[in-house]
Amino acid sequence: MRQHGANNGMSEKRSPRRRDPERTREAILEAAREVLAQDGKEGLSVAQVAQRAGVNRGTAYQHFETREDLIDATAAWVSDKLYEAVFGDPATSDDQGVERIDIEAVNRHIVDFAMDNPALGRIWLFQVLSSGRRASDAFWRQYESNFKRFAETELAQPNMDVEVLSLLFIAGAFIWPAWARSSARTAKQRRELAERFSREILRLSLHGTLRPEKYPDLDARVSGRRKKRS
Amino acid sequence: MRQHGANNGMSEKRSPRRRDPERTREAILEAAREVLAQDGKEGLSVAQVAQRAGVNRGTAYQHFETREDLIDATAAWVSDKLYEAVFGDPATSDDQGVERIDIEAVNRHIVDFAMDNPALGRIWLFQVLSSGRRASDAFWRQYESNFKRFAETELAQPNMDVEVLSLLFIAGAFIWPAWARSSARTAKQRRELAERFSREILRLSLHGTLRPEKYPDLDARVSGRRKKRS
DNA sequence: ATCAAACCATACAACAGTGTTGATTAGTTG
DNA sequence: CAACTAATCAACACTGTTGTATGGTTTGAT
Repeated sequence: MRQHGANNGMSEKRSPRRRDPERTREAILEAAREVLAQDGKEGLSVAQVAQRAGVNRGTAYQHFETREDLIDATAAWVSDKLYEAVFGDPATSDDQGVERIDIEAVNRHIVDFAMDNPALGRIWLFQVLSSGRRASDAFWRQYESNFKRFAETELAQPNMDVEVLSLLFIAGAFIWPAWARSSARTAKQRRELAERFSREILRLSLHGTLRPEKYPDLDARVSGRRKKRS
Repeated sequence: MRQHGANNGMSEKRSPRRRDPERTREAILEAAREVLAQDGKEGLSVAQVAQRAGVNRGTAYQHFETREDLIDATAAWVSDKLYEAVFGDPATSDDQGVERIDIEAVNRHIVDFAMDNPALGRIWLFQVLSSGRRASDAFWRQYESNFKRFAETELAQPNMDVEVLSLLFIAGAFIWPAWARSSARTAKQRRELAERFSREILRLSLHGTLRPEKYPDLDARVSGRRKKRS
């Protein structure tokens, strides 16, 4: 009854193609992403999402039992995209030698992704951290696992606490956009700020912030007795 | 002008001592903190806060015009406490030489604070980042300013981007508890995890994560041409 | 004793949000 | 094409929230 007519292909418009569950579900998810990106997790209401998806509220509840489920599903989608953006297609990932991993590229991909999806990225981050989904999130696993194996090579500094470092870099990358967003208007500026962050992470990774020779005591404490942790 | 009556400092009891606006306001704020710490920013309702403070809802609205005001006031309180915990009493802070600043102590204080107030700390962090309060927050200013001055001394590595580093360390410190909270039950464990984070930050600051001699190309890129930013 | 301010009780308007249900309707299958 | 199943919808019931208003009560101060 409503707007069945001329629906040319290239529109990512509201295509109320009646009866296509897959598509409907995807439309709802897409709308959820838009809402989340705009209003954040707490600004999301099922009503708003449904309306944006051109779908009845009840329909949304049929695809996602609860509001929280919808948010979880979105976070999972983000995790997928993030994995893909950083590590490529899961099928293609041959888990090749750690030595071959381009550390700098990995970090740059993360930062770019975070910069392009600031709100969604943060939502994913906290969704993963709250309610220990950390261990089951594909991206997080892969990142940490790579890092861990890397830490055992000759390329890495000794005595690193990889779990701390993973959290530090990931959290930093996904919160940096919140810092930067005030000054970044154009896409160009955003890329510049992303570049700036990437660069500093790289510099920090190579040289730290302190000249070790000026801090012999601290250096001894850190390089000395190692308190082992699982 | 304020604090006229016999108001001995050290009582933090729920004293329904009628007629003491100052104290009522403080009771409301304290309740707000409790609620925020438990249910997060979006879980806070004025009704709940008022009830917890043993105060009528209307009274709460008399002290804080709007719900958002109440949250802002709490974030400001957190900022104060954080400043105090890290830099000491603002009155006592003589802005002494940067060389005298104990970098490690500063970071440890922040991490401890974050670990003791995980939710409140995060709320402060985002309250500061969203809506560019970053430049007006006393703590953030002081931290960044110290860091900036430090970066110009001989103790620091060259070419650091202090703004990036400030965000990275602060964000990391305040999000680390979210990571750690799953495994930390006792206060002892929490302190241990805080220590673990502090230590790794220190190690990272001293040595980075990569052996620079293995990455001559990257090293060149980072130490080479410096792209200046305001 | 008087007075103003702080507090309480209560109500209300307006709205938003969640989940649920029972009826339609569109594809699909026999 | 009839029958069936599942997707979709409209509408309902309920709960909670914010902000405002009002009248009454207590308290501390002048």
